[in-house]
Formats: sequence, C-alpha cells, structure tokens
Amino acid sequence: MSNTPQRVPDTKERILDAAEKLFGQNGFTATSLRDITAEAGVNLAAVNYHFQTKESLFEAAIARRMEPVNRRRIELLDAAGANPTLEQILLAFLSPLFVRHPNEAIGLMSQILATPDSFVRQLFKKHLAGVVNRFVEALQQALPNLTRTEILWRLHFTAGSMAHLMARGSVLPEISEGLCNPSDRPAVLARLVTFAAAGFRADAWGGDAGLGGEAA
Amino acid sequence: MSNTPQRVPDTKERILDAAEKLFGQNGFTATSLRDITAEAGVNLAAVNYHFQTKESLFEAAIARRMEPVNRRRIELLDAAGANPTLEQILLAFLSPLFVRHPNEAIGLMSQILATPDSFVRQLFKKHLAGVVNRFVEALQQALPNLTRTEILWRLHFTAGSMAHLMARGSVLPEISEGLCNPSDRPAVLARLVTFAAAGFRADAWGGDAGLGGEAA
DNA sequence: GTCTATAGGTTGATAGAC
DNA sequence: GTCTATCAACCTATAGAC
Repeated sequence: MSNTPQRVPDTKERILDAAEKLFGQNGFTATSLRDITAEAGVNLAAVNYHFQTKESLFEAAIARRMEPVNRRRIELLDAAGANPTLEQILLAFLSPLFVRHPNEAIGLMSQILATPDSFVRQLFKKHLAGVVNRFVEALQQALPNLTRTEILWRLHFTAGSMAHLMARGSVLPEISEGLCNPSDRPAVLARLVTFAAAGFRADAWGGDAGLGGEAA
Repeated sequence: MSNTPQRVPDTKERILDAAEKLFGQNGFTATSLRDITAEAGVNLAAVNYHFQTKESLFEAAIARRMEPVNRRRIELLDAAGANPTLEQILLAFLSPLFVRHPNEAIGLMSQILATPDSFVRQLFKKHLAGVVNRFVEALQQALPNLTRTEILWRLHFTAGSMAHLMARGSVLPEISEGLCNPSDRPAVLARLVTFAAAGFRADAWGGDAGLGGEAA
C-alpha cells in the first residue's frame, strides 16, 4: 500500500507539476517561486529543500518531460525500420510532442526556445544533440539529394514551426476568426507533417535561384 | 544645424536603443529598467519621464521597428503587381525582417512571440492583423486550390520558422558544427522561401492521409 | 529635462523550531 | 520533511531639488 498505482502526488511531484504549468505559461523569470508554491499548495521552503535553486527546479521540470519525448522519438524511428519514409521520420520526430499531459508540458518545452540565457541553451543541447544527430542521419538516407547542411536548415525550420505551434497556437483561433482549431491535435500534426515534408522535398537552393535580394 | 543627418541620439532615443537590445536578448521580465539605463548611460528616472512605465517602453520599442517592417511588406507586395507569384508574396512577407538594424531589432520582435502576457498578444495583433489579412488574400489568389483555413495554417508554420530563426538562429552554428551560417542573410532568406514555398504548394490535407495517429 | 533620494513592494534563499 | 520568520538584494515608480 505504499506505492499503489493511484497514489496522491507527494510534495516534490506537486512542485514539479506547478512549476511545469506556470513556467510553461509565463516563462522562467516571470514566474516566482511563490507563484509555484501557491499553485502547488505547499510551503515556500519546500522548493528549496527539494530542488535547492529556482534554476535547478526549471531544469528538473524540463528533464521530466523531455526524456520520455526523446525516448519515444527514437522508439518510433526504430519501429519504422531500416528505410523509413520522410513522413515516418517527421512523425517520429513530431508526434511525441503532441501527446496531452496533465499540465500541458508542451508549453514548458516551448519556453526553452524562448529563454535566451546560456544555461537553458546548454540544457537544450544536452537533451537534444544526440536525438538530432540520429534524425539527421535518417533524413539524409531518405533524401540523398540534400546535403547535410540543407537538412539541418530544414530541420531548424520544421522545429520552428513546431515551437511556434506550441508557444502561440492558442492565438490561432483568434487571428483566424475561428477557422484554425489547434485543439484537434491529429489534424494539426498531419498538417504540419504535410507542410514540412513538402519543404524537405523542395529542390535544394544552389547558391542563387533568382531570390537574391528582394522581390520585384 | 538642429537636425543634421549624423546627429547624436538624444536621451529618449538612447533609451529605446538600449531597450531594444536588452529586451531582445533577455526578454521583458528578465530585463530591468536599471539594465536599460545603465546600457544607455542615462539616469533611471529618465525612462519614467519619457515612457511612464516599463510596459509602454516595451511597446514603444516594438512599434518603432514593427511599423517600418509592415510598411515595407505592403510596399513589396504592391510592387509585385496584381498577380504576384508565391515566391514574391513570401519574399514580401519575410525579407523586411532580414534587414540589419544597429541593435538587432529582430531579436526584439522574436521576443513578442515568446512573451505570454496578454498585453503583448494584443499589441502583436494590433500591429499585424491588417498585414496578415492582406497577405492571406494574396496567397489565396496565388494558390486557388487551398482553403483559407489551410493558408492560415501554413502561414502560421512559416511565421514559426521565421520566428525560430530570429530567436534561436544563433545556436545553429553550434548544433550544426559550423555547417549552418545564419549571418549570410540572403542565403538564409532564400532557403526559408524555398522551404516555405514548397510547403504552401503541398496538396491540402483532406481529413486523413494515412497520418492518423503515429508512425508505423 | 535631468538629477538624487527614497518609498513601497517583491524576490530567492536560509536559519532554526518542530 | 515541513513549517514560520526573516534577511539581503532587487525591483518599479515617484517626489522634489535644480
């Protein structure tokens, strides 16, 4: 009876849940430890007892969600076999970000992209470098006409579309006057994969394609 | 002699320059007015005298760069004539963001996307709603097979690629081990337009294209 | 318009009782 | 492990001399 499946979250976990929610909504600096402890219903001193500093709490909150996402990405890529299609590769990379977590962990990870401080960039690199290399290899195999440089650029563009979706998807119903509905996740994922796959399949830019400076 | 071309910036302008630089680098909440006045070499009270509050200083800094960008976007779209190509439309939308400003104003505007507070979203909408409508119309004309919904989604994806480039382009040389060089702006712009144009030209997703849940 | 000084509030982190 | 109480530092904004 000490670890029943439906146990009540302990203090440490409650802090992580609240941190994930509030950091994800408002970012690192705009969220105070007092906001977090109030949301979690725990004492202020508990956060320092369990996590020492605000920074390491942020790291812990990110790592808790990032690790399963990256594990799932590799799983899906492996499951697609030795010669995955472009769509399979993109789905393996993107779909683990579309699962719904209790506190919308997605917002938290989108904040990583928006936090300029160096410690967050290091953390991002630490958690993603290996995964990115694995996916670049798969993409090179699926798109032999593209250089590694070109693939890295296009993966960056794709990650940007995804990050923007996570960070700002909620404003889309407003600016589209109801036409775009980000809460239909399978449809959004399919749209993103369609868009990115076509972008990846475009002929590589060869130095100048008449797009030099400006239009006209 | 009161308004010679190479005048020295006055206090108000020095504050705006410093605010643009620091807000762009570190975001709104992580930047204090003391950081800004120190960078500008002016007194702390000057910022309240000229801009009242920190929030309205942020708004002023954004508006100063946003307005010329949006004016240039419309100019370029108009200059492309009555039936612009997809590439001309995308260049009109994206290229004004690639001009170099003294303090890298681009970082500032990428922070808008990363700032969750409602006042920034309103400000973003206020400055962009009209421009977006104009570009959606042009895109619909160039891509008659796409619904307005589909165009809005793909414009959102494109804006995400652009925003990610502005906000996180500086990490690309690191994670690409030198392969990707974001400082070659014409090349980056051409790559982004190539990628986005192919994405826009993809067949519309019709409800389910075998990309339902996950890979495999 | 520009300064000094300071009010008034919030923050992250810790000390120490229980 | 969890609490109360508190410290020292920082913040935005303003009042008032010049």
